[in-house]
Amino acid sequence: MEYKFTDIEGKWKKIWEENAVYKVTEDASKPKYYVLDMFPYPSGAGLHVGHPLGYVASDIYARYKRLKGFNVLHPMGWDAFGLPAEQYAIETGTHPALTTDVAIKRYRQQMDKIGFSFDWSREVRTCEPDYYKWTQWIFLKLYGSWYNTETNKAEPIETLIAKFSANSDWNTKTEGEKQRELMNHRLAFQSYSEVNWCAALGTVLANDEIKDGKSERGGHPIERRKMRQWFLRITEYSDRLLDGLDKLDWSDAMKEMQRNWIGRSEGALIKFEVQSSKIKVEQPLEVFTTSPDTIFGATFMVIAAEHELVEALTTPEQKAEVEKYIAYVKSRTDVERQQEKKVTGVFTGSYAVNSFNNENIPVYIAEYVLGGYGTGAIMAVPADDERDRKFAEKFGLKVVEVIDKSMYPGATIEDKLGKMINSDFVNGMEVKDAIKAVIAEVEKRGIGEKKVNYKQRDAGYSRQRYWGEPFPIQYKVVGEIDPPFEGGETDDIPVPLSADKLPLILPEVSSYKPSGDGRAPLANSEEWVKNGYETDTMPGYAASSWYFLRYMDPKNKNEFAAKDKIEYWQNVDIYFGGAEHAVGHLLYSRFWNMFLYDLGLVPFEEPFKKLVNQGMIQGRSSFVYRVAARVTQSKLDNIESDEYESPAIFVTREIYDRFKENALTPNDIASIKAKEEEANALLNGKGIDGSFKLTEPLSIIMLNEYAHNFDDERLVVDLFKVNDVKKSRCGNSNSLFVANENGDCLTTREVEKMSKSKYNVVNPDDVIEKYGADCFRMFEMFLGPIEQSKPWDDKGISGVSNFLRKFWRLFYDDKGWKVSDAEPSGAEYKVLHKTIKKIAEDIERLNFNTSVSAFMIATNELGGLNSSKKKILEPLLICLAPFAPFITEELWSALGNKGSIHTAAYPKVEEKYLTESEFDYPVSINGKVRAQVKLSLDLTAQEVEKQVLELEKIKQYTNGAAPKKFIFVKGKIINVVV
RNA sequence: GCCGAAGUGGCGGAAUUGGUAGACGCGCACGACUCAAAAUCGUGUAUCGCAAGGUGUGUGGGUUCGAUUCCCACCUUCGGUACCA
Repeated sequence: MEYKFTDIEGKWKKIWEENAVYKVTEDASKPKYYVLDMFPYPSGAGLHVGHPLGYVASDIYARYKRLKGFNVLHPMGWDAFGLPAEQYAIETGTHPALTTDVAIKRYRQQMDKIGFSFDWSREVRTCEPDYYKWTQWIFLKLYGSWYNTETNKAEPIETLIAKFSANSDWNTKTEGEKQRELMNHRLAFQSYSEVNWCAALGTVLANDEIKDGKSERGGHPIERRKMRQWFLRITEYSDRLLDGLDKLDWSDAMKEMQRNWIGRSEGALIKFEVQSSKIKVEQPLEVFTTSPDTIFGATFMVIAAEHELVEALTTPEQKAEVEKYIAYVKSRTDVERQQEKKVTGVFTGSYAVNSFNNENIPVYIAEYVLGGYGTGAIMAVPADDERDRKFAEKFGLKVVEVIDKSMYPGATIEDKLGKMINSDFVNGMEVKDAIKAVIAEVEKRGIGEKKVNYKQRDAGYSRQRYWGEPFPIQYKVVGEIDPPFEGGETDDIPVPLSADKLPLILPEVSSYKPSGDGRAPLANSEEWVKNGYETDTMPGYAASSWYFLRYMDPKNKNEFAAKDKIEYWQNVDIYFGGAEHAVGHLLYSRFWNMFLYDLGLVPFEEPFKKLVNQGMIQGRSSFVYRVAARVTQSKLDNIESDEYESPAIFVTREIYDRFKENALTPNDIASIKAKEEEANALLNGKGIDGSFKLTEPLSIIMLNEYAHNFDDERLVVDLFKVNDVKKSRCGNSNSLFVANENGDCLTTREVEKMSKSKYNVVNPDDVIEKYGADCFRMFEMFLGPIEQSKPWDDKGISGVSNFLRKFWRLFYDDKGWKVSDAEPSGAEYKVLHKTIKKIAEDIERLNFNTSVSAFMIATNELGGLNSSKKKILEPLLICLAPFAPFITEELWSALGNKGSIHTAAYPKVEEKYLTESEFDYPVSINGKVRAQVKLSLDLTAQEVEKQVLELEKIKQYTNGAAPKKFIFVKGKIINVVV
């Protein structure tokens, strides 16, 4: 009988659904286990083969835990708010809710085919009012709380008001003054920060939407602009977020990234007096430094372009140059500023006084100093900091060596090691003592203090977008009695909605575009504005910061989740998701959970005990590179923003590289020439004027990997798509490609992230149709270690497909059912128990790729033994069930079992079949294997040495003499050193 | 730039605690079955060498009886870098 996966999979999917096999309820009689996946953003492109990698792994794990007797919570839902749906809405006018709904249905269909054991009755959608009601509710809690550093936890703002009330000042304040003071303490608060403002698009852009300082869409200029924004005071939790990491079963890499992100550093704040020949500046310049010991080497200062003293410090002579530089910096994102290899900066014209040696040191502005970190100003020590050194070299500034590292060979500039030199009273001290001594001196002089600084900033919580949670906030004008917020032009104060008014439903708007005046699209709703509601919405991470709690009680109307249910399920035992969330989602959700813990709303401080980061499955994109195009003169003059209207010639990367190096081979030239003639013929036919030029700028277009023949209609269509999507400046339907003799377009293939925009997506549906879901699941696991990124390549899938059919043939052959009830041999039992053990160990360790090989080995061995015995195959089937739920269910029922295999018990290993009495030792001479010898495992080291030295092969090397050394590792290896 | 990770045959990868490098699979080659093909089964397959033997886990060094594994320096690729999700 043949293995017909389509029939089998269709049949069992239906039965599982009808019997709600995967529905789970709280059951005190069983230990609980919570297996969670990072929920997906349902994009319009549907699932590609990369998405299910983690889901298959978690599904195997969840199924395994069920077989092991756990009550497993394994839910799935949708992170449904997001920019792509909004972008699509702007382009097409379709409501994001519709787009999202369609996308979710598509994802769900695709997921169902794969045979996941999710309890879909617990599905959540973050864009539904039932869900975001509670996101808003938690926001109100954050707004209504402050962080008490004495109790070291969040408390209701009322306890702070009570503290303030004890102070008579407080009661004399106006309501506006009180609110403004409270705003400085609330965990959700408003402040000002810089954003990427694009005037042409009338909107704020994510760094992601900016390429080379211009908007990705349209290439418009960007400037940094200050805006009033909501923030979450995550920095109050920095120490707890840092300390909590120690208790988590996460990879060291992941913990390290969070530690570095929080970036706790101990150092000092030091004030420098400023002198200026033209202006008298009263305010000192305050810096944060982690190396106060190097103060005698501070030969200049650098401030950020957004520093408040920039204007005051700039002398009239330097004014023009400073303004020019600031305009340049404003056009760049923080990432670009730090990435910049070129050293840039400008002198303000002013000097500060290094009060430790009374030297006047120049004050510069440079982009490598960021406004948001520390005080936005540094004392530059070119002797002890790489960037400062480069800056000093470029601007010809003095370098004074202050640390002698000669007694620490190998110590780098970053290591805080060495003895102080050229440093007055700290000369001769070790660095760590000098740090203490300088801080003590700074404090004595009253010009600074010891300070712990964090790189982490408070989390921006406002987005000028439509498709997100509305803030449950109304602005009330306080007018004359309320002085405006610092630096702000508004005179209104935010007033929270009461909890019983939630959810505050996202309104319909006339346009999804921003209002144009800098306000978000919600300002397009008259009703909304009339009510004074906040027009910003919450960011993407809001909903995902707590969704794992909602799964415990997804339908609850009165609470985000009932206490007893949270009490039962507790925190997530194992969390599967991408490493790209290391410092975003995984930090925010830990923070939210700690906050809820402080308020007594959840009984655990950390949400995710164990974390598994699955790698990304990459796609193979095909590229071609432009080497020539016919352009008109006007186009040539403005080559940057050009869209070529006439043929361009595309070649492979190799040819392009040779072209750039002026090293084209005769072959290359011939193929380009041929295309050139083709291009000219095309042009003449259309009467287009222009000259054919070899073009310099590197241009790349991507081709659909399946589009080979460029004469084919399909490729032309795809090229149009490429141009539309990428706003490509290099190709059109007349583009010409260097091809091989078959007419296949020659491309360069590169491995990169799988994405619709790169035309390298492989759809799991196609794979499942061809090979079945069980095969798809096992192949995804067989590709490699779960944590590793790897390119998709379906070449190897036939191996897994062969395995499943071979496995099937242990049960059925041409004549039909062949499983017998006979007693298996010891060899057969050995195969079984070896496999049971290996699979259980591999799953616990998440080595799913090697478990697939173990199944292959077992099947090959049983096939070799011609073994088809129920006592072997039945337990083996249970081991395979988590990996291949369909085929195992079918064979389980064929064996005569009534219930589902997925509710069976994992078989027990019987060690008696596995114990060995002998081992075939490799014997090496000086580390090289020269002989094999089978020895009993009971022998003592002396007996082994005696026997090994007797071996003819070994005697050849020892010449009968005693070896220098004899190494015997029981059960592993023997090494003879001669 | 900064933070994190990875690099092993033609390809995906294995080697779990420093102990036989290349399990398992793909591909390829040869063979069996077949009128033939598909499917299936079998044998071989890191590399140089006729062989003995040598070389080999990104590069260069080091520690060790023994290093893919530990240490130092470097190269390349990927992820993150605060408004993509």
